[in-house]
Amino acid sequence: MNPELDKKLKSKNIRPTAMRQLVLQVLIDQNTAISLPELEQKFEKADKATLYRTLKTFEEKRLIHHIEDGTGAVKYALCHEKCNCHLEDLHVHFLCTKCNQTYCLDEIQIPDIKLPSDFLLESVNLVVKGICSNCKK
Amino acid sequence: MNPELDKKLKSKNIRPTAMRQLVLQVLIDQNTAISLPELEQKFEKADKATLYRTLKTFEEKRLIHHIEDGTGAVKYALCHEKCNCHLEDLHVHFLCTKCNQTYCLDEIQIPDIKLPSDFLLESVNLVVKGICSNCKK
DNA sequence: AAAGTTTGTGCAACTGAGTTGCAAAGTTAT
DNA sequence: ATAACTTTGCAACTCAGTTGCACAAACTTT
Repeated sequence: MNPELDKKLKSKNIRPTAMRQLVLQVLIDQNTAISLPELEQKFEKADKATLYRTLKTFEEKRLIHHIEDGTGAVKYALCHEKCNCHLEDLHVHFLCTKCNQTYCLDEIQIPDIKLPSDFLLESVNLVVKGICSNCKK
Repeated sequence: MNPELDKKLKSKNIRPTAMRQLVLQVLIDQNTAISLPELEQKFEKADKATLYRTLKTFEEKRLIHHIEDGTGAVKYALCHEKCNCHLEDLHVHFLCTKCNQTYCLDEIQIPDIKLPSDFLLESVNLVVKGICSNCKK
C-alpha cells in the first residue's frame, strides 16, 4: 500500500483498492500510453474486465485520458497535474511506427483549426506518426 | 456497366469487375466517408470479405483513403482527382457527434507541427469532432 | 477458340478489442 | 454486526477485421 498512490487516487475521488493501485503504478512507470491488451500483459493473472473497468473509472475521474492513435487499440495515459482534459488541455500524440509506442507531446499546442462557419467544433484529436527519438538512434 | 466507373477504375489500374463498379458507385453517391459495416448494409446480399478486399484494393491503388475517426470502425472516402494521399495531400476530417458522419474537409490545410528535434514526422492524422451543418439546423 | 494461368468472389471460420450479466468478495455506513 | 453499496472475477458475447480455401471469372498464350 503505497501512500503516494493512495493519495493520488483519493485526490481524484477514486477509491484506492489494491487493484487500482497496481494499475496506477504501471501507468506511472510507463512513460508512454498503454492499451488494455498491453496492460493485461503486465500482470500474471488479471481479469480483462476488471482492468477495463479500472481504466474506465480512471478516465471518468480524469486521472487518465484516452488516445485513438489508429493502431486498433485505444491507449491510455496519465493526465498531467492540472489537466482536466478539456478542450484547452488538448495536446498532440505521437505514434512511433517502429516501436508502436505512443507519446503525449504535452509541450506542443494544437494549432487553431478554422472550420466552415456552419460546423461547430467540440474537440480535436491530432496524431502524428513517425519515428521516435529512441528508434532513430 | 457504367463506362464512367469503368474509366475511373482503369485509370487507377484496378480491373473493373461488376462488384468493384457497385462499390465505387456507392462511394461516389456518398459524400461522407463510409465504413466496411456500413458498406455491407448498402447491399442486399454481399460478402464482407469481398467488400473488405475491394476496399483494400481501392486504397492500395490510391482511389480511396482511410480515416481513423475514433468511432471504432475505419472509414473510407474517395480521393480527389489529383490526390496521391501523400503527406502534402493530407486534410482534416470532421466527425459529427450527432449523426456520426465523417466529412473530408479538403479545403482546410493541416497546420505545421513542430516536433521535438529528435522525432521524425511521417504523417499527420487530424480528426475534429463537433456538430455538422446538417445537424445544427 | 481451348488450355492454362492469374485474379476475384463467396463461404466459413477465426482473431482480438471491447463490453455486459451475474454472483462472490470486499468495503462503508448504520 | 448487519445491511447497503462497490468492486472483482468469470464466462459469455458483440462487432470489426482478417484469412484459408475452393470455385468462378477474367486474362494470356498458343
